[in-house]
Formats: sequence, structure tokens, C-alpha cells
Amino acid sequence: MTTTIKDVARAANCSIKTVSRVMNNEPHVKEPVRQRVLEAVKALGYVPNISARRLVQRRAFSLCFLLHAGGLEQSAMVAKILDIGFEFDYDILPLTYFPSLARSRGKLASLINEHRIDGLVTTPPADTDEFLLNLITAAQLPVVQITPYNPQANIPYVTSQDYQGAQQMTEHLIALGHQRILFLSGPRNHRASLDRLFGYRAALENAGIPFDRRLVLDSEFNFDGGYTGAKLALMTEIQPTAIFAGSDEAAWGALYAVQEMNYRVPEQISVCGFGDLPQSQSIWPGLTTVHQPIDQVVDRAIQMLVEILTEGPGAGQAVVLPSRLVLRGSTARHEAGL
Amino acid sequence: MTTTIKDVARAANCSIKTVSRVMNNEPHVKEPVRQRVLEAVKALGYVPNISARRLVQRRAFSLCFLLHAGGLEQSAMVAKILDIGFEFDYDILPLTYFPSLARSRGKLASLINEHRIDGLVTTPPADTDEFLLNLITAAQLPVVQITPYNPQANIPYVTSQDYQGAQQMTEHLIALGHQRILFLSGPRNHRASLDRLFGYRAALENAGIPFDRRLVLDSEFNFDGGYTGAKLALMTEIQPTAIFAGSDEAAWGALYAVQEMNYRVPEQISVCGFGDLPQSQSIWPGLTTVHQPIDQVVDRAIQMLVEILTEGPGAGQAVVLPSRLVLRGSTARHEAGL
DNA sequence: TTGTATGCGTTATCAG
DNA sequence: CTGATAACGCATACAA
Repeated sequence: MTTTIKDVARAANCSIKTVSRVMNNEPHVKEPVRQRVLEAVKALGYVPNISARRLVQRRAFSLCFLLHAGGLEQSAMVAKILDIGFEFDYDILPLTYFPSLARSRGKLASLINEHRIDGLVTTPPADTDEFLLNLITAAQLPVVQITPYNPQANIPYVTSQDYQGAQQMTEHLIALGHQRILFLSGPRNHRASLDRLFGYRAALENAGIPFDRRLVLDSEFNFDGGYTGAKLALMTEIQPTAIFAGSDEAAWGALYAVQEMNYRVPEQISVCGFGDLPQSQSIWPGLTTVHQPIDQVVDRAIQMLVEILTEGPGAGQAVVLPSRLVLRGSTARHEAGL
Repeated sequence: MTTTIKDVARAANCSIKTVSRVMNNEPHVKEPVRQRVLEAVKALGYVPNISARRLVQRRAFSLCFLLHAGGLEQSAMVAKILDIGFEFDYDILPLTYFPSLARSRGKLASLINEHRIDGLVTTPPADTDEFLLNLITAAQLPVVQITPYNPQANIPYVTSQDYQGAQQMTEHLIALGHQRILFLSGPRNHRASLDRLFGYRAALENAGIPFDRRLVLDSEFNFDGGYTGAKLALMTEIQPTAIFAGSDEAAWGALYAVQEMNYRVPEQISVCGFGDLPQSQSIWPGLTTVHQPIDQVVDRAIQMLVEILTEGPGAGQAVVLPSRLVLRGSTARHEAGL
């Protein structure tokens, strides 16, 4: 038999309301009474029944963290999410979302329509998915985005410095003597990707290097995208001396392609990425990249959502966390002779 | 205002109990009545309130999938878990568990003690953690393990062929002309690792190759373990011609170490792993490994747990799914002259 | 500062 | 086969 609030009230010789007050840290309880209640709670091993709370409060006390399927880009986020597990009373339900799969859309819809969650954290590219947006607006579900500012919506978000990170990385490559820097961009609806592209261009401009649009290739932020982009550039007249992939995964693909074509990294070609996924320090010869504070981003996003859920919409903000360069073995000075 | 079971009952001109029967596919409802109810449900867009169900059934309708922290070994499982998201009425709460961290132990304890979950799926090495075992037995929590058979416990489990997979891989290396095959083993309390070691030894024995115990190195199933083990073997008199890592992650580390020492893979040294993580086909030169049907393992484990939860302990079984070799570029015939 | 009574939306009991 | 009524455990107006 589980002990309920009534048992505690009886043991502490007070009403259940008083116990409730103590449990929820509400005011208007005299100190001696509060102590009696706390003792009774400890003695009986009382734990509030979360299901009852859910019912009476009309909340699911759980939230969904929506991730993009397939990519490893988000595996670092997942690691943090699984580390958190649940935050306060909120269960965290991580879910991958394939907009193209009816089954996946159905899962998301039932999650929302059956009121199984109170709020949502989204990551690109889910945040631009129309089906999802319709669900959210119909259900008036609170949302926190992990993505740069979207001027079209007024949605709280958490992100890290994309523009600045890309600019610094490009400056670094330029300082190493590189002039022909290939930039492997992501999808155009991926705002962070755009910001990185702008940062790249800003650095070139500041250095007085004329912009060659052939040096920017649109691709996907995954292994294949990087692989294909690098191959394309090396097999044609583009001939970069450095490859700056807009994501670490694409950088891995580029690294693979470059080595497959028997170029030496970094002696002949430098390669770098963006994101600093854990594996990027494990692959040979170590990927130079822009470190994003993913753990903190995830942490802040979840906290912000919980705050919105408990304190109302006003708790939503815009947060941009700093990123920084991480120099490893995949980049080196460009020697004119090679 | 959300529509409740009462609204449906009124609309269908019957009692709430009848509606409940229809919703739960219980018998003893005449067909015309059932139809009326179903129409009313559709017309009103009625969705049962899961919180009320949770309260009255005294179940959390959620389960925890416990993962080992840090390793990528489990990232493939995570991908599948996040794809499933929730199964029937059960929310799936994936959580990483660091037994050494008080915070992590606390999370797990509150999850169980606060009755937030009805059952648990465990993966190595959590399944041998004493703190967890105590929690489970104290709470009498149903568990399904993802690990080979443990004769000490009578716990339902799902796994894939570890022994056979390792044996086949070793046979393959032998067929390629390798005689000195280094085996990078995992922790001794990792049962799957032991089974792989036994498979390796069985293949050697069948081929009449005398067992050299210096060729088996105990290490960790991660990048560093593989890196260190490979270095050790190559810098000493052990001198293997092939390295069989008991996990893909360790194989990556070995691959890194071998290349760092300027050996060519696979021409001079063959390297292979176990598990077939997604990244193993992305790293250069492509890792030969044993494919485990991780998606199916995860699927079956969750389904089994839900069955136990709904149908009682009798639903638990022992399931072993098949694994198979995947040949890529990291292994080749051993030429005596090199 | 404290307590009483009511309701949240289901499922379960037991009588019809 | 069907239905009235009582839990489930908590929070919350509203009194006192």
C-alpha cells in the first residue's frame, strides 16, 4: 500500500491541504507545523503521486525534444538530453521526426493531440516543417527553438554563435595562407547554415579576398554531402587549398573524399568543420572545427521551456551562447609550392 | 474545453462505463451500441485522458531505457529508441546511467521510487550494477535486459549472436591467411564481450592454430581502449597481422593507432570490429565488422517489456537474433612477405 | 494561518 | 449485456 497525502496529514495531525502546502513550498504554514509535516513525510516515506498531480493540474508534466532523424549532428544533443533524463517534474521525451514519413507525422500528432506533452523543443530542420507548425499553432503548444533568430516568428530560442564562429575559422585559414577556401554550405532553410555562410563571406571581405561563388557549394549537412562536395571541387577547376565544411559530418565526408583521392591532409589540403562533435577528435588526423557548447544549449532550452510552462510565456527569451575555434591536425599552413 | 467520456456517453445515449468498454475493446457491448459510441467519439474528437488512466490504474504508463554513458556503442540503440518514441500507451524515457555519479544514481532512484516508471530495459554494464539491482529488487520492477544470458539471474533478455559472430569473423581472417590475430577484449563483466572472446578462441581451435594468450588484450570497449591496445601490440613483440576489436569503437581507436604508426591498412595490417555502428562505413577505409541487428534488438526488448507490463511476468522470454559479417576495406589477405 | 468540500477523467465494483 | 456509483490521490476555491 502506498502512503498518500492523507496518511501524512493524519500522522502530522493536520489537514491534507497543509501537507500540500508544505510539499509545494507554499507560504502560510507556521514553522512548527511545517516541521511536523516534514517529519511525517520522512517517517512514512511519502512521495506525491505524479499521476494524480497530472490529472488535477491538467498537465502531462512531460515535454518533447524533437530531433532530426538520421544525422549524427544531433547525437551530441541526444547525449545531453539522456543525461538530463527529466527536469524537475517534467519527463523529457526525445523523438526523431521524419516529416516525409506518415508514421512519424502520426506519432508526433498523437503526442500533441492526446495531450501527452505540455511543450516542445525543436531543432532544425523540424522548426520549419509546416505539418509541425500547424500542429503547434492548433494546439497552442509552447515551443523553444534551437536555432538562430527567425524574424518571421516570435519564438524563444537558444543557439550558439554561428556567424562569429565561421568568421573566426575563415580568418584562421586565411592567416594560414589559404586564399581558395571551399565552403560546403547546408540547406538554404537551415538558418544556422546561412549564418555560417555569412560569417565566411565577411572574413573574406575583411581580408580583401574577392568572393568566388564557385567556392560555395550547397550540399547536405551529412557525410555524403561533404563527400560529394569535396569530390566535385577537386575534380573540377575549383581547386581549393582548404575545405571549410559547414558541419562536422560534412567535414568527415570531405576528409574521406580527399584521402580517397590521395591528397595528404593537411599537407596538401586543409579540412575543417563546424560543431565539434565528439568523434571529430577521434578521426585521423583530428578535425579542426568550431566548438559549439551543445550541452549548454540543450540545458538552457529545456530549462527555458520548463520556465515557460510553469511561469507563463513571459519566461521565454533569446539566448546566444559563445562558440570557439578548436585547432587539430586537419589544417595547416598552405605552402605555395605544393 | 476538452471532451470527456461523459460527453461521449451523453451523445451516444449510454453510460460512461459502456464508452469505457468500447474504448478498451472489452466484450459485452452490443454491436449497435458500439457503433453509436464510435460515431460519437469521432464526432466529438474524443481522446481518453491518459493522466486519469494513469491515476486510476496506478501505473505510470512509461518505462525507462537505461543506457551506458559516454560510449557511442549505444548511439545506434538510441537512434532506434528515439524513432520509436513511445509504444502504445507507454512513454519511453531513455536515460544514461553513470553509476559512479551520485547525481546519476539519484536520478535513477527517484525515477523508480517516485513510481514514474513501470519497468526498465537495461544494457551493459548497467545490468550488473549493484545499486541498480538493489533498486529493482526493492521495487519489484519488471526488467528486460539487452545482454546475453546471465545464468545467475532469471531475467528475460534480448541479444544477438555474439559467439557465432566472433567465430565467423575469426574464421574469415584465418581464411585470409592471418595467423596472428590480436583480440581486443572488453571488460570481464561484460557478458557479450566474453562470448565474443569464446567465439574467437573456438575459431582458432577449429583451425588448429595454437592459442597465444599474449594475443588477447583486456581493454575498454571505446576509442581509447582500442588505441592503447593496438599501440601496445605493435610496439612489443606481439606483432599481430590482424586486429580484431571486440567493439567497433575500439576498432576505430585501433585504426587510428595503426595509421598513426604509419602502417597501411589493410595492406600491412587488417583491422575489424564488432557491432557495425553507422559510422563504421564512413571512416576510411571502411571497417569490416560483425553486423548486429540493433534496431530489432531494441524493438523486441521494448515490446517484451510492454507485454510483461500488460500481460504479466509470463510474457518474458529469451530472444537471440542473428548477426552477420560485413566486409569492407579494412581487412585483406595477409601476404607473407610484407 | 488552517481546514472542508469538490472535482479532475478514468476504471472497477457490483447490482440490475 | 448495461449502468449507477465509488474510488484513485491530489489541488484548489472558499470558508473559518
